[in-house]
Amino acid sequence: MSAGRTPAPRAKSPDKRRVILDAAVRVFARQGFHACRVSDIADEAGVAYGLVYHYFGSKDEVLDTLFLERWNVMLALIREVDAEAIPVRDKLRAIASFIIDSYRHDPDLMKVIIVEVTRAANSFGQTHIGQIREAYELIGGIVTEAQAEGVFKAEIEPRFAAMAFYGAIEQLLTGWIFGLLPQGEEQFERAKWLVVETVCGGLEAGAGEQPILR
Amino acid sequence: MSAGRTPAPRAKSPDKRRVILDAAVRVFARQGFHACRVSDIADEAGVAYGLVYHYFGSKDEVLDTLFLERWNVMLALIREVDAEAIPVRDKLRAIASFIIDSYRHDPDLMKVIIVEVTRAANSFGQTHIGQIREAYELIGGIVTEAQAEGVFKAEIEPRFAAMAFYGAIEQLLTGWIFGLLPQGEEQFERAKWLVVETVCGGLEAGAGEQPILR
Amino acid sequence: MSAGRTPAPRAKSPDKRRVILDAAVRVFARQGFHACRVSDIADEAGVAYGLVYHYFGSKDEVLDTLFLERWNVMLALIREVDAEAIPVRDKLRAIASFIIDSYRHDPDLMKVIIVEVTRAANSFGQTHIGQIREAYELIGGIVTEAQAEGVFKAEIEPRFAAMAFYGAIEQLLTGWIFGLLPQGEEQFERAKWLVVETVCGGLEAGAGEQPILR
Amino acid sequence: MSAGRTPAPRAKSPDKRRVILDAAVRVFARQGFHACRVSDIADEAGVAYGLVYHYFGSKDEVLDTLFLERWNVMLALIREVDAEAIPVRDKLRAIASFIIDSYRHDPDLMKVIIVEVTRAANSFGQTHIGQIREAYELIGGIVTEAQAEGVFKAEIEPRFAAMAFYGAIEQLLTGWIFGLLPQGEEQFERAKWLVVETVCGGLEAGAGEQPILR
DNA sequence: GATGAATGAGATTTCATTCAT
DNA sequence: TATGAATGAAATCTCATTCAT
Repeated sequence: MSAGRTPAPRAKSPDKRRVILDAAVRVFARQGFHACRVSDIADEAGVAYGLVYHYFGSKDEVLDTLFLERWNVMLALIREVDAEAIPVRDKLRAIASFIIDSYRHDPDLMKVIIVEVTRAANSFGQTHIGQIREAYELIGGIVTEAQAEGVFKAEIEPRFAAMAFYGAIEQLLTGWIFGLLPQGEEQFERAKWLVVETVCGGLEAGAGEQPILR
Repeated sequence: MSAGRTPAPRAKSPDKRRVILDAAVRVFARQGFHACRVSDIADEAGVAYGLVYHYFGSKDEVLDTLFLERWNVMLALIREVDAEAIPVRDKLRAIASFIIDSYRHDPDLMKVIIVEVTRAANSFGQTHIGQIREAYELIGGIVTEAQAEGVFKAEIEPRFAAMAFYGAIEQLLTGWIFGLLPQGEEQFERAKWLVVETVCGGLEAGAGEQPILR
Repeated sequence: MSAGRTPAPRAKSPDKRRVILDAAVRVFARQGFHACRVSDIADEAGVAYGLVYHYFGSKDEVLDTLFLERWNVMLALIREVDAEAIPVRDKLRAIASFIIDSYRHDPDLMKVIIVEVTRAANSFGQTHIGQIREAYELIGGIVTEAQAEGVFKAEIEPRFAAMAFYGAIEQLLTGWIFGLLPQGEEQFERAKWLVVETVCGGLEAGAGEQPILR
Repeated sequence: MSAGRTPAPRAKSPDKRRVILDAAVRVFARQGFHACRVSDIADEAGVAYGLVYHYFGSKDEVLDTLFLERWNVMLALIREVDAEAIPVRDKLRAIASFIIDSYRHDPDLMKVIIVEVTRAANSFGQTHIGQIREAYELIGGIVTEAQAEGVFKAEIEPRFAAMAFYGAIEQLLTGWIFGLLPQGEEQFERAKWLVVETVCGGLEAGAGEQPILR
């Protein structure tokens, strides 16, 4: 999961802008966006107060940048997956994997995105509603397609199905973030399978099962 | 869905405390907890500034009260449902119904609970982690039981299943809150069925279906 | 040292006004005038909030009352002593005794008077400047007289001498109030002698001493 | 009486920190610590509101700084004097002189120290009890020594004597602060002699006198 | 007399943002 | 680029005082 870093405009110093961004992730994750001060970010980054404002127009812009950087990578991934000629299950599995891997690689960043943006209906969630909607719609499109092919039941509206799928994943991350679910390589891998199995095959015992060996 | 209101110790004035609480719900929902001032609540309630502090120790306490009042009703409902001798599907359906009905009856309150508490990992979510965990565990217990009875697949950990189920519901509410999903009586009723059908029967076409007529 | 209580207008209930006044002394002494709230006084007195305002026009008035009640008793004592035909030393000794006994009988009240009034140059000290000045002048008068009689040196201005004398006493109380000097019956008695001996006879060894046996 | 100012690390701007401190002295003296607002200090200093908080953590800290700055200079002076091989009278005279000169040079600062700290048993007096006690003990030590040398009477406890001495001085300042005693160069000089003469030689006419010519 | 809910002015403190260097 | 002093608009919370009962 290579981050969305621009190819370093000039190979000069340790790229203070990036340093600030990375520091912001840690600070936002630790204290929350509202509870932290711009100076906390500067301190964490080891730079002067005003430098944050040299690179970013405001505190908000720092979070905006962080969110978009990552969210766009996810949108690209979903589009890519969507274009492939593979079974739905594999598509959904790829998406779940990407999100869970994102958390594995940078739990702080995903925590910030989920806690401060994705559900923040009155602040950043509203600002980025377009990007967020895009993800849901892309997933919804995959469901629609699967229904057309007869692989998915037709009576479940794609939009609702997409929300249920994405919501299940986000809730797993929430469980990890809150320390309510056990974490670890094994857990992450298992979670990928579980969420797809649950949403596609259902929790009920019966013919729906696919004896996947992982 | 009888609210957690105490039977009004004295029927004198319009119970200012309740008036403030109800006003707070509207204000928190409209502007968000952080973006609103205590005076906004007082204004909305039509009372003087200081009265908010007469009844509540702080702005935080207002939200705490709101959350606990409702969340405890939900916990009671889940426990009640859990005790009944009915099929798992019915139990999960009852829970989904309760949450969705809660949103139908008071969308502002549910918005506040989800946006400001349930996912607010650095603030109120942390404060009420115990109550929140309780809900997940109760649902997890229902899954465990269903697995013991052979109704649910054994290979999906109950805790993960519970999170997926609850996450799917909360995401539907989030969709309504953000205006991404259509709302209305019909939609709410359908959503109850959808979420249970998705999680229990799975999205995939096949034997898992229960041709429920609703 | 009977307090300046009015002869109880009606012998009815436990005289709430007095109860409030006594409670205020304890609260002012414990927390300081500024740090305590009117409700603290009411709580300490075991009466309702508003009753304080039934008897007193304001929080200030409570302290004013407390101060005047006691200070006037002291002024009366000084005048009385002044009128007697006894040696200066005995007069000063009587005054020192009265103040120290006042502290012995009600340390809280004296603490309040000294801390909140006597040195509070910008608040109550200013309000009661007249009463306070009166005390200093009466003492100054005693010194003047002693000088006229040739008992006291003539080159020390009476006003300065009066301040030194009163200041020495008040500082002893301050030492007790701050817990810097040991307290107790014996200490109090000794203090009465010490302060007079110091100011009249001086600290220096020599002929000035009066081998008083106490 | 060189103030406790650090030698100005950088001579750049008019050292806003110092400007604020000096302004605070004037404001505290004029209105009293409790009756003034932080904005009054800022206004008096001609700086923005927030700058006070840039340099000081709180309103309290401003007063703490003011007190300690000056009090420590006094403690140093007393220690210095104590170490010299001069008569007690000269030692006490030096201390009285220092305090009175402090008032002469900056009456506002001494007013603040006496009114807001030295007698404020429930607030700042308590905070700085250690520093305050130190002064009394040093003076007490001087008395003890004088007694050992036979210069001072042995039957007056040093601690009490120290309090009487310091209290007499502080009361003179209080007299000036309240406008009860005449001020002026001549008065200040005379006061230095008076207080020492009173406490050492006593008010009584007789052998105790030292015909000092000043 | 007695109660305590209700009022609202005002104080401290915070902190995003600007800007001179 | 980089710094951090300086700004000042808010926001929370306190609490003396009022007043209907």
